[in-house]
Amino acid sequence: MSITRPKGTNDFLPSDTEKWRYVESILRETAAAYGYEELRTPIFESTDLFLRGVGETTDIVNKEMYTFEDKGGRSITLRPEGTASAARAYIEHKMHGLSQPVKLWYTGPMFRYERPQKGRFRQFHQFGLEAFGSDDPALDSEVIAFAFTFYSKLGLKGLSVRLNSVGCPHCRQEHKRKLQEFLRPHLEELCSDCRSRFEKNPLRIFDCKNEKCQSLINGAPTILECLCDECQEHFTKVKAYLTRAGIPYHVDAKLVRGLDYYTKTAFEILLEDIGAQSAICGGGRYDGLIKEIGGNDTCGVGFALGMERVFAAMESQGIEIPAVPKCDVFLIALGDKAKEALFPAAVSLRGKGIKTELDFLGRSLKSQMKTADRLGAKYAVILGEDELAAGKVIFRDMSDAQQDTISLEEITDEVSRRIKQ
RNA sequence: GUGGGUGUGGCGAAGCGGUUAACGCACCGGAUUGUGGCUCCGGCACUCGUGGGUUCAAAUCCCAUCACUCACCCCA
Repeated sequence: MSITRPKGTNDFLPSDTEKWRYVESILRETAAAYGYEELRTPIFESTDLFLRGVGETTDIVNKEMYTFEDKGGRSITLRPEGTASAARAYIEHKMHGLSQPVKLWYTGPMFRYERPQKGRFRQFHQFGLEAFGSDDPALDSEVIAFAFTFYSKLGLKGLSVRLNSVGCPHCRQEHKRKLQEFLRPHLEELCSDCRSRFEKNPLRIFDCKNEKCQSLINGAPTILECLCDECQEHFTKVKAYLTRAGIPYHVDAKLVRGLDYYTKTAFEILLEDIGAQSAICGGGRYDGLIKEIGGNDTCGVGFALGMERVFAAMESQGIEIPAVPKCDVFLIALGDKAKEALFPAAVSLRGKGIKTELDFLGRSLKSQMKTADRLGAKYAVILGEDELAAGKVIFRDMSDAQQDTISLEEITDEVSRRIKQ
């Protein structure tokens, strides 16, 4: 029996990693344009960070964390998301002392113990960004605009932004109360899932797939109807900024976020054609988080996108990444003597940054030509018995089959000169 | 945790009870002897996820098991 990788994990082969680098380069470009700087945090953190940061009632904490005790008896958890770590780093490095807002981005693997399916893995990868230290609604809109800019640069189409405000803790308390009041007479008619949601998180009942529950909740007060003046004004401004920037969105009062730390703005961007896991990114404001995990009362807003889902979206929309040439010159040696003569040339050409390949299987000239062709080599250098004796090599242009003879000693200079012209 | 689907060579995919398990792609080699992209020819599977069972006979039927996959829950 051979050993295979754990469930819900992936190997990314060269054809995949090429796409990753491309997408990451666009993300870095966009981050630079928006003024966000890179943050790298550990892949594991103290379990407490997530208990307090993500919230003890969330599914992530209750059933999805990879938690273990290390040899020092500390409870450690592989990070299930990035915001808590970023917030922790903000506090730990006293970034409140920097000019605000502090705008950071990160990317890397996240871990959640779930049954894998399309667009969902146990080790998955997120890119995320966080802006700490300002409650300006323009910053909420900036975060959404960032995602929008990124997707347009990538060429993705058909995205829809769902936007909501989940209010502050006061609005939420008020809403929860009104919602429970509204539903209480029909409590017995709700499905079993929703009956348990009723106490914990009645907002979730809006999401239930059960038609009966849907009809019961139809007409129930939404969070938007319960916003306090401050939250209402904030939401209005967020929408206004988006509209002015020409970013389309639609308000969905039923949008709920699964992590406890969200306040006010909540949004996600959906793309229907990548399966059931259609949320390609999600985020919002979390004004209570930093204080919750032990910092000063500091605002924050951010979002995270799922890399694997971005790739699925690119796949379904047929988005190709720009082709990068894999080989500039293929050195064809016929026989060991020729290979010995060509090997140092390969090393020095590569030292000049020229993509140089040669054969390691003792193949025929014809086969080596085929390989050179397949690699997309622009030139081939051929060294056989006759050339070796004469101290020359054949320099062949693969595109038009023109070839001439150059000196063996000057091969590096000559080839690099011709390639660069 | 719950439910559905699938499991044949590197990949895709026929075969669904009966002699040596199609085909396509990829890969390797060759087409009068040192030259590519097209075409043609040839090569590449002690074997149908694994373990039992039924049968004269199973990749084909049954059971179990594992893996993968999709969906629910929830989320990126």
